[in-house]
Amino acid sequence: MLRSIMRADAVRNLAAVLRTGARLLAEDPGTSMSAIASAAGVDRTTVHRHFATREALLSAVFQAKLDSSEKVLDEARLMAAPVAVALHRYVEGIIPVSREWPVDTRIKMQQDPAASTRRQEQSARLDAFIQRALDEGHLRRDTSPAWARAMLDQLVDSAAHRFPEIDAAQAADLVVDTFLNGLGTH
Amino acid sequence: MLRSIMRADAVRNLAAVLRTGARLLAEDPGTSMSAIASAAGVDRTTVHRHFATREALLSAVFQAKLDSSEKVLDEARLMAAPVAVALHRYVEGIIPVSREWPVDTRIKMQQDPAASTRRQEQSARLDAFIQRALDEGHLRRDTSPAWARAMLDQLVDSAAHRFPEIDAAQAADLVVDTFLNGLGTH
DNA sequence: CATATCTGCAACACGACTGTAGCAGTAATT
DNA sequence: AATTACTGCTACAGTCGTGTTGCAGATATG
Repeated sequence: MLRSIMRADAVRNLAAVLRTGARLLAEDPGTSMSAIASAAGVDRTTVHRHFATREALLSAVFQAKLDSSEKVLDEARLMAAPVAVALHRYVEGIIPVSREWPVDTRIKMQQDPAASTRRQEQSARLDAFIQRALDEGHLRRDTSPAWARAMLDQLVDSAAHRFPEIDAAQAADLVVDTFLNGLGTH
Repeated sequence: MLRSIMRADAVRNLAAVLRTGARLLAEDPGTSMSAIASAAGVDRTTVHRHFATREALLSAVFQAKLDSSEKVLDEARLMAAPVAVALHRYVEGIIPVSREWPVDTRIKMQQDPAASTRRQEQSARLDAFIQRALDEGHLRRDTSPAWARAMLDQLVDSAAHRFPEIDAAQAADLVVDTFLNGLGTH
């Protein structure tokens, strides 16, 4: 999609379709192109002009999410910054991304090998960070890396979608605190 | 569905369709009746004989899950047993249920008001238990009940589906420990 | 303003899924 | 063994979503 030689209104429409699509597909993965089109305020055929097939639209939505989250991963400096700092920065950055692109990247990605490998790369970066936190003694030594990773993902998801009214900074505090300390009295 | 006057093979088929349906619908909520039928080893029309419409099948799957989880809630004695005991018993009981009926009960329940209210009732029982744990000092006083509830749900989900190889008892240990203590070093 | 680009609208073909019906054959129940 | 209940198979109609085309009108761009 060569945005540089596109007319301005076309770029607007394309962005609207992408965002609306992400929102509706998150609510119901079976949402039709017609539904997305009308919700985005354009005709169904216009959507088809930008995205030849339904799969192409899904790919574009995933790509958009992957772009955003990759930027967050870069800026968090997971392997360079102190663990506590990197963790908080990542969470604070990824929550708005998760809210803007609420689609679940786990669904139906086997169709899109390019996006699939890209997702795995990003996942590996997070896994490496968890391992680092474990090695440096920030996590209990009996913690399974996979379990810690799952917890982090789930906490981010909860904060992003079940508590949409909390701003990212506060939500990050909550997530990190719960991740490290749990909810029980000590 | 009057199981008492049904023939034995019919009961078997019905159960197979229900379980297979739950499994496939969890992977992809858009799974067709044909796909469920063939995966269950019966003809498509046979499925229609048991469940007139697609919605009816979904309802039945949800009902089955609600039946199982209600039993767990009862046996956990959430308001009578000591908090720590009730929590562990609930988690240990609900994980197999979540594995057997992996469908997400949040999806498309507005169509089924009966199941919807039943789900809300069960949800309220868990909320009350969280509140009790808070009142009795088992949770940090600054904990939001809604956040604690979300955490519990997510932990159970993770243990049930992302770690299917761990047996329910061990998984319950892990969930409760993470819920109360988090993963950080203290 | 003149041009190229984009859009909405209407129409069409195609395939997939749903839901129904009849009937012959099979399996369970007494 | 006789009866009833159940199933597979085939066929059909209806609906919905997808993807494509043509054209006239609107909008951005220079």
